[in-house]
Amino acid sequence: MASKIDFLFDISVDCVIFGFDFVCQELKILVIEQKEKDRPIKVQFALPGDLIQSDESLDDAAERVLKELTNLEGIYMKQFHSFGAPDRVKGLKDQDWLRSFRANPDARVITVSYYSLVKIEDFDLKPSSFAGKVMWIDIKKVPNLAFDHNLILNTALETLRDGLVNQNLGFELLPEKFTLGQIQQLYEVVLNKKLDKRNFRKKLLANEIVIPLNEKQKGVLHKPAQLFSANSN
Amino acid sequence: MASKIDFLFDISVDCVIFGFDFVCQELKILVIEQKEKDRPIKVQFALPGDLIQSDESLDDAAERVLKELTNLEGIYMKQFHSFGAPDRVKGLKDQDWLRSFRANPDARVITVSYYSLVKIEDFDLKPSSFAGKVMWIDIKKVPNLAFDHNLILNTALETLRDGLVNQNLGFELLPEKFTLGQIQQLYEVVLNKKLDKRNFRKKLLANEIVIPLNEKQKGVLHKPAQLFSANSN
DNA sequence: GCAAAAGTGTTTCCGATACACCCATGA
DNA sequence: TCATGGGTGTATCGGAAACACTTTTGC
Repeated sequence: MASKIDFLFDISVDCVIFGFDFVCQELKILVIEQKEKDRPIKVQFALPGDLIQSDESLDDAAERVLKELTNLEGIYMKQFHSFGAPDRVKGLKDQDWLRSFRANPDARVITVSYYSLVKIEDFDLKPSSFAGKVMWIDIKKVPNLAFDHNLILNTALETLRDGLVNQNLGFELLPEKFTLGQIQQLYEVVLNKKLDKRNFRKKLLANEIVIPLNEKQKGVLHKPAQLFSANSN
Repeated sequence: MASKIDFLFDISVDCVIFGFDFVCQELKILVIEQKEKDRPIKVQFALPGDLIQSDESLDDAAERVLKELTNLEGIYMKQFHSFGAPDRVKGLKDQDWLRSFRANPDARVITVSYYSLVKIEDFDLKPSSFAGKVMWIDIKKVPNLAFDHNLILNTALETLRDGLVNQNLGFELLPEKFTLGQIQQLYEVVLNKKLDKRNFRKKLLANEIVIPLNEKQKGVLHKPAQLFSANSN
């Protein structure tokens, strides 16, 4: 039986974790350093991802990867596309790394990709089991990534924008409490354009996308804002 | 090296081919009969799909499956979701079939799913290499399918509807020549609601979704309609 | 001449946009 | 008192929806 198989596939999940930094007002993504065991000089960045394990679903695998890197659970992640070009892990730049980390470095790897949007302050990054460092990088300064990860990232960004404008969004993607000003900043950075404050607020309230809490912002040096949370109905 | 692997994955593509039957005005899907080699009595239906081969991309695999079943090429198919629940091929009803067709019947199978929308008349169905018969069944009369194929189908249908209303559609999905009435029928059946003729035409023309041809319908027992084709720009 | 679908305009409604000033707070 | 972002209303525009009759053909 097994002799009928003359090639192997690995299956992975890759996660595009968009993080919004409310302080710098920047959209960032979470990347890991791919450091080779014995030659820690050559460093390259990659999206967090891992092979899926024998008994976990795709969604579970994505959640596990996120938790291993950030210790955060319960973040909603959405599957958006699978990538499987035959040569997607065959680049010279990627082979060394594969050889030191994978049982089958020559196997084709099909990856199922997920994205999420989170508030950077919520995160406590920690080195993962399978990578050197974990870090946020500004979406505008993304270097060449491993494998086809730049393609995956761009596809994720389109999907995220589409979600925001068509409000299919996954408001699960948002932090639990926020001011409308913060959300507007988020929209403006992700969509890369300025929005009108009054219209923005009207729309979110009219569509009951957010619900007001009995709580106000504190410790800010201006009029404290009403806090809202996402309406999950 | 290989000893690190204690489980196997197979990767497949599954195709949800929606076919619109302009005569009966019905939306159908293409299914294959899963007939076991030695016990041709127990018959079950499944979406067309196949394991992907060592050197083909996911898109190529989907195209190959479609061609093997229908001999049609160049139909646009869109990837929409991947399914990988650990038990998705473990049902009793599915194991017999797997045992007679797969090198690794116990392997988990991750499937990358595609959908497309075609005109039924364009098709010349033929028995495939990996199935008994190929046939169209009415979307309203879909039986229990193999594996998790009912789930895949439902997800595809939602995606198709979403595509039509947001006109992200893949008008690549449509036949080469059509009347506006036919397209409207198609929309009505897929969306399962009645649309206003004048508004429908206005919208398609205003958005330059279709372009008129110098040609009219023939042999119909009413006023012949202008023919259009999709605007691919 | 009749059955059957094609083709055509206008009005109404609603959501999207544009736009400028006062308010509450901490320093 | 001032700097900072929070908070608010109205008029206009444009696309979506509602709506009914005439036209062309084959029989």
